[in-house]
Amino acid sequence: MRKKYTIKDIAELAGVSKGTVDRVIHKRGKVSEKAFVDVTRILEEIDYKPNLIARNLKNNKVYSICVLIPDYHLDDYWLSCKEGIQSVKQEFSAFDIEINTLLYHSKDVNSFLQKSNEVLNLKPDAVLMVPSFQKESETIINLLASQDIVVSIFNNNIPNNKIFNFVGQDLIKSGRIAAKLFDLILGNGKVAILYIGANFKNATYFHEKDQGFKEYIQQTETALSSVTKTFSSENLEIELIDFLNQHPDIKGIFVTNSKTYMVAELIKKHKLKDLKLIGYDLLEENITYLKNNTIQFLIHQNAKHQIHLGLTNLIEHFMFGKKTPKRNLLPINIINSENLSSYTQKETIYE
Amino acid sequence: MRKKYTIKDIAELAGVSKGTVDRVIHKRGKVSEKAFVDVTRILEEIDYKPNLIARNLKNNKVYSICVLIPDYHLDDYWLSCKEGIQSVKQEFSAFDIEINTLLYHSKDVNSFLQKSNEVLNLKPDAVLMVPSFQKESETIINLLASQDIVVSIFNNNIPNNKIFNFVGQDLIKSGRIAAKLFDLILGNGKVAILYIGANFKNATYFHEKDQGFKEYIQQTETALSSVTKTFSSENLEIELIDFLNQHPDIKGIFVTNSKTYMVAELIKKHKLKDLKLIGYDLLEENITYLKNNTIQFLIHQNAKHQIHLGLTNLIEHFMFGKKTPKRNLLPINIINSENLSSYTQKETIYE
DNA sequence: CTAAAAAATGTGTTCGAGCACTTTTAAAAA
DNA sequence: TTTTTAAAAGTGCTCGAACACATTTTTTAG
Repeated sequence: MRKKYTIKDIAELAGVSKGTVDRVIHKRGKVSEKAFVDVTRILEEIDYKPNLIARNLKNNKVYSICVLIPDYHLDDYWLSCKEGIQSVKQEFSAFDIEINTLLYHSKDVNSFLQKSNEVLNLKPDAVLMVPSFQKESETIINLLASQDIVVSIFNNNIPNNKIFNFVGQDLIKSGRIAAKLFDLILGNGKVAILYIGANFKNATYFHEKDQGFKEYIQQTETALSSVTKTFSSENLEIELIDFLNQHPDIKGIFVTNSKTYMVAELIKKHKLKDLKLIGYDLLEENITYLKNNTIQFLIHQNAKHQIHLGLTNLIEHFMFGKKTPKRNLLPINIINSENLSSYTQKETIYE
Repeated sequence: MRKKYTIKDIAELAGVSKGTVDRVIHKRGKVSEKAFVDVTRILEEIDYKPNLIARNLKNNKVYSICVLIPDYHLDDYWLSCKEGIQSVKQEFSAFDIEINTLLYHSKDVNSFLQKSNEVLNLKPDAVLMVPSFQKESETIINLLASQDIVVSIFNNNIPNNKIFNFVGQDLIKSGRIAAKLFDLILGNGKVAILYIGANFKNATYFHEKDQGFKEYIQQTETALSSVTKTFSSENLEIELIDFLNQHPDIKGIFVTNSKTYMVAELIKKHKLKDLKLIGYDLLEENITYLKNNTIQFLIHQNAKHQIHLGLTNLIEHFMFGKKTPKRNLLPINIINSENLSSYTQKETIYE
């Protein structure tokens, strides 16, 4: 049985007091060179790991974390974040953690700035945010960092070396995966890559997925081809039907965000039977169309998992001094009607 | 800021001493009815959660866990378990956890029984095992339970109410998923459901996956059909080629275990170009054939994740008294050449 | 009504790390 | 050599829960 060494053990081994060991460990100085060398040698020899439980017992501070994300009342995609936060709260309910959630309007820069300011006023120990607006996010992140507030981001990445941790998916790969799936189920033919929503220039994810899709076509021997198009959600029906009429060779549609159900609805309505559809995220509406085979595959971005990991990374950093990677790239889950339930079922079959 | 109540706080609120509060919390008796009611009311009112850190500091016992699994030197499928154990050890290196791994020969009952006895002699606090042999496993589980050793299992389930926790996948669903994938990429035609190895009667997973596949065919309007066949690994080449010659209408092969690469090898060798292949697990050899498109999909059983979750469930139960579900059914991951890397990459890009 | 027994309640120590504080030792100045 | 000062080392308290043990209160028996 491997013995667990304590500071006291080390002190005895080195023939000094635990105070000296403590000073060596924390490099507080006021230690003779001999003592420093002796203690350091022993620390290395036994591979000393401090008892994090005892350490944390002493530092019994309430850690506060702010979560800054798009309002999930306005876009169902963010709804799963609510669950994610809830499950983290539950998981760490026995610890002194305080999580405040602030919601901004994902299309409104001013709302984002306003909520960011609220975060600043709350002076939390850490912030986990979705940096929807690149430029403004950078400003906020720098401001937070200057106040020694740890900042993590998730969902989409922005380059900034002050960011503690990023959780998300590789979106170029994500696009490639969609292409591969079309390749497998179509074999050949044209696929329309769609963006649905307002202001596609802000939606960096769209460009990356589009790029990934095309990359696959170029780099493999596939007989697939693609055409990229953006639509507003308001006029989708007229514009899309018109577009499809102009491109009768389109055999598949790749919707680059969670609005996939809007296209599925039209496929059903206009009886476009031979159109294969692949999109994103397990929204209720998407799931319905997945189950009735209007959608062939959904790619699961798992916002719940993302926010969960982002939060646990922060908490375990504060509570246990655990090392955290700069980036967590999550697996890209392929979902069809059959493995869907294995992702959505609750894990809580206690007895 | 939500205040964290301690036993001392509760004692003051109830007008008793912390000893009395302690007796109420742990139902140690020797408390007057009045005190019991008062303290219980306050505990409920403030939703008292004990500080697990402090609790664990006191109970500074080294918890020992035995892992009893098939020898990963003999079957690559179990290799990822080694990594899983390693990562748990790393994750909890600052805590007093001792994990002993015992490997048995997965085809040899006597080896299983022998190693089980070794586990009994080690008198651990808990055991996490793969119950390869149903009857013998039951005996061992009962024996362990009678000595107050907590037993969890993973990979395959066996019915026994003494089991603390099971981690695995729903194998019937797993078979359905394979059927769905063939449905999407083939549209119609016959699929051969294969078992490769010795003694398929012991391999309950095979029957469940087979059942799931057939269930899908029956319950949906698919034009797929299936034929089930078992092979020994030794004579696979002769027998399989012979079998395929007898069934020229077979357009897909579903290998129900990680031996998928053996079929892929034959497909390559005999240039059976139009045969679609779906199998299990991310072994090196399978990955090679997935990347060169001989295998269309792999279903990821994620033994590493399974053993990881099984172990953390046990540890967090012991260390933090965390509630654990009776069953953890893990998501069934669909892997193709494109999303593969998102599952296999290491999460350790520290900076 | 008192003594003994039983029940109820209170007190104080432990766990390991961290840090403030005190004491000891060594070096420098008088 | 003695005094002063700084450096080095040691001591002891804290965190919250758990539990052994001590003390007080209540009940029961004589």
